[in-house]
Amino acid sequence: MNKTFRTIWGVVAVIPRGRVATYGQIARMAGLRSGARTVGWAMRAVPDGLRIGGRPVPWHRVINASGRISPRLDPAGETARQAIRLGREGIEVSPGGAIDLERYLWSGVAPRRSSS
DNA sequence: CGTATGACGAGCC
DNA sequence: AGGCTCGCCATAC
Repeated sequence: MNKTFRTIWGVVAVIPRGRVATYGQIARMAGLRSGARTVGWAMRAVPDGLRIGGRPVPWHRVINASGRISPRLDPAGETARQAIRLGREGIEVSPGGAIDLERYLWSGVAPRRSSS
């Protein structure tokens, strides 16, 4: 298991529910010089059911800088599933597959859960 | 060990 | 406003 991947997964695991982040954004936060593509690899390599910090890695919250779900070799299957998962969190995905970054892009600051 | 590939992104045209 | 090309980096062969 790669250290780079674990770092990436660690960042992704912090994306709050109902928010999205871009590959480039994750790459920068993970401290990678410019490996947006590497983040893609990391997402593809996420073991099913992997948990970090006690929580599953929300790979579906990672989209590209264009605000769209990245098409992959199997657009019909995985991408559609990702759209559904996002919608289930209250994130609106237009029929064309567009997501409003102004609205859902994660600021990068992990929200603190008020436990008082 | 060199080459090709890909869930990206910034620049150009 | 799209669409194309090139750069980055970790894998696959």
